[in-house]
Amino acid sequence: MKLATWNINSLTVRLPQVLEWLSSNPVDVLALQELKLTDDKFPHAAFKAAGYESVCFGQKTYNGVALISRTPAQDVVRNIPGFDDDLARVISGSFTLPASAGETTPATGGAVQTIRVVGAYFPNGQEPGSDKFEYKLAWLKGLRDWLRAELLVHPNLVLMGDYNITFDDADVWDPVGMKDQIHCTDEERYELNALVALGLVDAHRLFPQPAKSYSWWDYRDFGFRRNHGLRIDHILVSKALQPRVVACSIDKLPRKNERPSDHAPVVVALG
DNA sequence: ATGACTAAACCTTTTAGA
Repeated sequence: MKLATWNINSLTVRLPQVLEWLSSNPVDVLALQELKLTDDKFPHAAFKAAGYESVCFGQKTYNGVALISRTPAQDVVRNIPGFDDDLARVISGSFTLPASAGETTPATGGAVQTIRVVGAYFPNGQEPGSDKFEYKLAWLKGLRDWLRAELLVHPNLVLMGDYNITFDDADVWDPVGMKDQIHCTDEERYELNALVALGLVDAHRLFPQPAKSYSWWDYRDFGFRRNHGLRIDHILVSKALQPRVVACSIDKLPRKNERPSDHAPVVVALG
């Protein structure tokens, strides 16, 4: 089973690239961020024609998230219950999890397991000290409080999306120049680690990865060509799922397209 | 360099992204 996340920076512009990517990368669930369109404009039919179900939570101009999947999402929830938010940033759904190889023990009794997928577009935060930064920290706290309870209900949980936070200097092309800047502040990293402390693990770092692995590159100044990037798109899996994670990678190929998103997809494989 | 590039909307200029 494969899951992926991709901030596509306008689905209106990037739909052909998403469909092309899916045809080469037939994942089971793809979480999209920054749709930048309203629900009435969401191209359900185009995904259906490609063999995918879709649920969306759109918004005009900004934000907007969706889950694209082989089987229909169940028990879909939009945004963070308990955290009042005007912006469309989170969409969650449950999917059937195939039994792993050799898993025929009475423990599962052959029963179908489900996996809870939370797709999220974390706030950017703009600048430390700004109102948007305070909103980011409040949002992160709201997410954490909600996820703590969610993990009790859904032990098989994946939180993936555009986090807009780096874990540490290894995720930053210029850690000196970006010290204490947005995506790199102690406050943001505290919240990211607090999410991990709920019982999640960064799938990327479970495996050897190329040096200077990033998921976003600035459009300006030949950012991609010079690998001036940040790793801010993450897939965190719950402890219960961790033994099943067999691979995690960033697919830089779509960033080489003619009109690319500034983000690359991140893919995780579960055995 | 309060810059660069991209997308959307209040569209020849501003807002936001990261």
